[in-house]
Amino acid sequence: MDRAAIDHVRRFNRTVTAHIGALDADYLGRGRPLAESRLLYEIGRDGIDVRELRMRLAVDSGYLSRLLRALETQGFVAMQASREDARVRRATLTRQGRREFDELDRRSDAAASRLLETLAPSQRDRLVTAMADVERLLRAAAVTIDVADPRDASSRACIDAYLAELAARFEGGFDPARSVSADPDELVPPAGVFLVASLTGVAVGCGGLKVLAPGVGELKRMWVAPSARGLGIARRMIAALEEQAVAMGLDTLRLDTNRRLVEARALYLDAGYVEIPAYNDNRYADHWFEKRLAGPVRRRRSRRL
Amino acid sequence: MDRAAIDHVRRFNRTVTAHIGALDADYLGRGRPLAESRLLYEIGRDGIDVRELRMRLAVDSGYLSRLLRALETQGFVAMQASREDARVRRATLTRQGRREFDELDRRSDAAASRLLETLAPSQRDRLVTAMADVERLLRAAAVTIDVADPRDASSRACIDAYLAELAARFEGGFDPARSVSADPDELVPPAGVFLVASLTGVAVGCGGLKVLAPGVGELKRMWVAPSARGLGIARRMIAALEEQAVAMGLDTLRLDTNRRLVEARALYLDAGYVEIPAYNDNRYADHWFEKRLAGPVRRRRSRRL
DNA sequence: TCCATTGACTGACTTTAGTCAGGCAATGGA
DNA sequence: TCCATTGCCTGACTAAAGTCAGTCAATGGA
Repeated sequence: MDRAAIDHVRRFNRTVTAHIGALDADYLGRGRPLAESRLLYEIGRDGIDVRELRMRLAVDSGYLSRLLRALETQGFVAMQASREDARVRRATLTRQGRREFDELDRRSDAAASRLLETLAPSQRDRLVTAMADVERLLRAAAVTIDVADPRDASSRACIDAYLAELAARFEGGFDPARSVSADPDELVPPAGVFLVASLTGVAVGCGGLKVLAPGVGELKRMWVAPSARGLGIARRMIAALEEQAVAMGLDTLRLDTNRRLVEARALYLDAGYVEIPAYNDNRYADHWFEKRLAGPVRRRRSRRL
Repeated sequence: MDRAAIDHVRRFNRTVTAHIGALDADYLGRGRPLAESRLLYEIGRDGIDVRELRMRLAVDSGYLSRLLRALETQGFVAMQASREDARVRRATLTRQGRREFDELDRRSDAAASRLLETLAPSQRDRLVTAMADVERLLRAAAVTIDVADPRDASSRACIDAYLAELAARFEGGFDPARSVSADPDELVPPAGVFLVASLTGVAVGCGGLKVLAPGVGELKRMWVAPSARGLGIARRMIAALEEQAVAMGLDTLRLDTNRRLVEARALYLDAGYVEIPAYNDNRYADHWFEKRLAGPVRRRRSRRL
């Protein structure tokens, strides 16, 4: 890795740590431990389930419980059992809590505003642009791709979103039953595999691989959530599926796609897939692609999983 | 302030806090509290005075003392009295400490590298560029401009650097004695004022204001350290000096400059100064400028101090 | 020579953050 | 109806971080 690039990242970290520290101090300005303020903020105007909080903040269950108790005795938070599942507890802000939330919000705004006001307008614009870039790319780097069971709730949610999108984009809609099948059971080893891309615990994309014949696999259910597009997730998903394919002993991958999915076609071409004659009679397919995978010899520096 | 800009800053803070937290956890990988690792890192290969450490980390004297003691008993740090002032203590790394330092350094490199490797090369370049921008602009925003005594050590250092630069850049050098005077005593109220720009406690620029006649002042000793140029410090220094001038009851500011200082001329023009005939016989001056300041009515939103 | 100041250290705290082992109640499938 | 699982809570900790008053030695100017 490039020495200068690494230095830049490290310098950035140092500068930003100091700067963020200053913002944290602002939170503390409310005479309350940082963790409590963050909690108040995460609960937000709509309230939140405790389990969701635990996920987001990645904090010990006992610790979280105590923090919530503290906010409750201070009168900022009210706890109640969830409607659907009485084991799940839901935290909501009381009126007083909402007032405190608004105050935090105001202070965060003020801190951000103060930072920007120090700068000349042109510098300000550049800072905002650069910050947006950094934020977007850090989010991209934080995406992980893992094998998942296609029957899981989050997998199903991805697949459903994918199917809904096809229905919306194809001329004349889309009926999965009339297309080539890719049932969840077909995307589980040894018949196939299913990968989910997650960003801070939330599924933001998926991709499936289905064995067609000995040595030959097919990519299915390639999808990225609109909120997470432009982060290079699809590209990484393809690379990850190819890695899975190699591990499963496949040497050829195929896929079909619809003419309306222009970005998808560009993506496959860019990833080294070449257009071939129809290899199936999928009524929704207009283009068919294939890629021969590198043999059992793994490339040393696999380009980003 | 622009709502969207503020939102960007806040989103940036949230994303980056999570990301930086991950890096911090890496420091912790050495089985040592974060503060100790940071300390080890700040002491660095060359050692450092304890008072300098206290400044940089903004930490309680007692706490720092204890942290140093801990590193000392672990054999990483050696303490000795400073040569010049036996009250000042100096911390240096032992051989073992240097080894530990190198290890931290390696880990920081690895963490930065890991982050970059997740991304596609084009994304990587954009991230590095954007990080460099953010870092530079945050540094710019962290610069403070305050009134200082021109006889202080850090003020003197700025003035000396300024004079040295003139000597290097003017054709035929520069001899202050043969130019218009601006002795430290002339830059102290009520005869004048002297401002120093500081970045994390280090002086990175200066500017003086000397009363020439009732209502008329002259800008002197405008200088920004090469390491801090391009941050808009000179612009802010002028604005701050003008504010001082107004507070001192001046309504006109003048200045002279040498034809070799091209950037300076552009800067003054941009700040609203207009070229006028020579108002003095400074042998080093080729251009003379003047600006009429807004009257006693202070503008409501003073553009960045 | 005196003495206020500076710089660091010590003792005696408090607060915040975090961990871990259990416990109890709700849930959902066998 | 049983029972493993899930979700949250409590008690009992530890470690890290930070604070504050007071001490002591070196320093530099009156």
